[in-house]
Amino acid sequence: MDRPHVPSARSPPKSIMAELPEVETMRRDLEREVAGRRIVSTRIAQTRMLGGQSPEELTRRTDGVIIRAVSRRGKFLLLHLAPSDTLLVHRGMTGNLFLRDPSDVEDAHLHVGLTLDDGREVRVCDHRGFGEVRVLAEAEVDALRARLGPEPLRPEFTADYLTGQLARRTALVKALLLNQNLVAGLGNIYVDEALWTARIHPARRANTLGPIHVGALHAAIVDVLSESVVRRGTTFSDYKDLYGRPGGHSSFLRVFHRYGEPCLRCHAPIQRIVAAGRGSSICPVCQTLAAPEC
DNA sequence: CGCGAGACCTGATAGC
DNA sequence: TGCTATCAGGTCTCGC
Repeated sequence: MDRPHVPSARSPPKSIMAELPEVETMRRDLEREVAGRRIVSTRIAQTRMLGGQSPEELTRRTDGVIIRAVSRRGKFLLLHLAPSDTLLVHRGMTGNLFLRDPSDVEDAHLHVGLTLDDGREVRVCDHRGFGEVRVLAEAEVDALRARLGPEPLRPEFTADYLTGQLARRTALVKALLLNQNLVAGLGNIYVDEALWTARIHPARRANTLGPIHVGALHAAIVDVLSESVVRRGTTFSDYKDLYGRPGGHSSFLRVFHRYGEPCLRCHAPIQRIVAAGRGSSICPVCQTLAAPEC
């Protein structure tokens, strides 16, 4: 089922692509802007993203409390409230957080708004509602942290770890890299970027990769994510950061969505295929199933 | 338990 | 011009 398709002339998706670099950028901005502030009121415009939590419970646990700090685990943004609750925000695919002034016009597709003690409002907006906004107790945060795989930009994510995980799995390498329980924070953009960098075809079976390739893949994941964090993430289509500004990594993408454009290494046209059920950007010359040494 | 397909959701767009 | 089918994709659920 992984046969190449005709290169797509479609426009880039209107997706937000909130992967690790974009969520980390959001975390840093939020930490600077809202840590130490008090939430004076919470308004809930839509309940779809609450994950079954009632609006009353959410409001009860957020109103009047201080935001102590903002952290991140994988693609999850965690606003640590006083004394011990945590407001979890997952942006799904199209979710956005904005920091607005009272005079700003209402945002379309608002789900939850947190008015701070300085008058500004953190707004969680998502036209599709794939994301999540929910208050967690300490034990639930611990469970989330434990469930997810290692943070790829921390020392615990080693080449040995990745080798061990991939060696005993028969799934496609792309499917495993997208699995948050194996490594937390990768999504479609950075998986494709890392696989291209390491010259690995996304439909390779994980257990067919040798140590050299896994080593290259590990290094590529770390490099690609680190570079994008420095550039404040990738803007794709209408993605904006907390201040409505685009990220800086878009023009540095090596393969993602460059369909028909020349490979930066060998100049062969970049192709679109489907692997692990996801649109995937590959160089058909550098990334092959048959000749992994290419 | 591992794997992979399908569901969820809505806006943009291609094609008729 | 207007309608419809298709696609995008993070994560969860379910069947094998």
